[in-house]
Amino acid sequence: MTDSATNTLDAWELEILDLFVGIFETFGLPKSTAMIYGILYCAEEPMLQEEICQKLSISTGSASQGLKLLSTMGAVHKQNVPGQRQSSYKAEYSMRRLLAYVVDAQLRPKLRNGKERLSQIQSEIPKENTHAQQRIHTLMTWQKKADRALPVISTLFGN
Amino acid sequence: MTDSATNTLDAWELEILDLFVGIFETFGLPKSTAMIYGILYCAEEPMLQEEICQKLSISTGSASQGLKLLSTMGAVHKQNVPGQRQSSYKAEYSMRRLLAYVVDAQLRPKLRNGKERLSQIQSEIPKENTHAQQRIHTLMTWQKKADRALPVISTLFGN
DNA sequence: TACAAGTTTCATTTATTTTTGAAATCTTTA
DNA sequence: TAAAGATTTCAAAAATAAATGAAACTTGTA
Repeated sequence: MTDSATNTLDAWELEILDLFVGIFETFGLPKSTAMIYGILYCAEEPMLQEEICQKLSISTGSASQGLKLLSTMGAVHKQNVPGQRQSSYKAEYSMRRLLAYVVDAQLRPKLRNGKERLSQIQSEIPKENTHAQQRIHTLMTWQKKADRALPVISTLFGN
Repeated sequence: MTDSATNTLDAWELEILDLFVGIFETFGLPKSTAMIYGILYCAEEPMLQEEICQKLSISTGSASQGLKLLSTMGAVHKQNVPGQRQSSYKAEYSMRRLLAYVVDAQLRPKLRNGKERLSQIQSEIPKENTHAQQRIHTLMTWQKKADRALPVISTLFGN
């Protein structure tokens, strides 16, 4: 039934890969990376990089880079089993933890950066230019709204 | 000071364009589209498509497609002034309304679609395959969490 | 209705992103 | 420490996405 010996995938696994490819696409992440997460999500046991390459028919480079990205995202975990040369990888299944990355590592830095740029721009506009001042001011209120909303968002998906 | 006669942009306008290009990039939207929104955001008066092409040095095709997308997003509004051949465009300044689009037109359909696909997949897996059933089940709980969270998100950015 | 202004469409070009795979690097063990 | 195994890096190739601009289409005007 399951076919862990050969390199073929079950129908339900293919469907789930598709699903993740779609989701990851929304965030602008490459297909190969989505598929790596997907196959690990489906797997019963942690997998080796080599197995991932085989099952998905992707290159060593793709696997290496994809796994690195997924690791820094906290979406997969690298385990070093003593007495085994290769590292093993398993998926993070907690939605809350996955979202924590998106919020903390992606959204927050962008917000902070935006805030700095806005102050910078504002300080460069003469007070007489009320139109420009008004526009910047509106953007700053957007900024503040986002600032207040972010922490609540993680909460919404909590366990 | 402002330079609406020629095609040059003020420093603060360039900065704001950059800012929007960055934000739009996060959502996988093209640079030209971001710039169109940016220039309309900065403008004191509604603009004609032709003026947008000139100010941004983009082609008619880009302007047309970008404006169409922004219109369906509700991010810009097309106004037809009687006695004027060309349509005018102005930016939507309300953050809440902008987010409403992202949530309603993008996120919700994807969620609904995901839900359908999951049920479909589940129905195709034999009950004996407990591993697969378990994985699908977890995804369905993700689904439900997202479902509950979505409506709250729009709220957070309300006026 | 014919003409002209304005806009959209879409095949082609250009730019960007992703993937590959072989060489370089790092790691383990004999 | 040498040799083999595992992983990473990165230049080049392939795939994808965005922008262009001329032709087709639409709409208003004489």
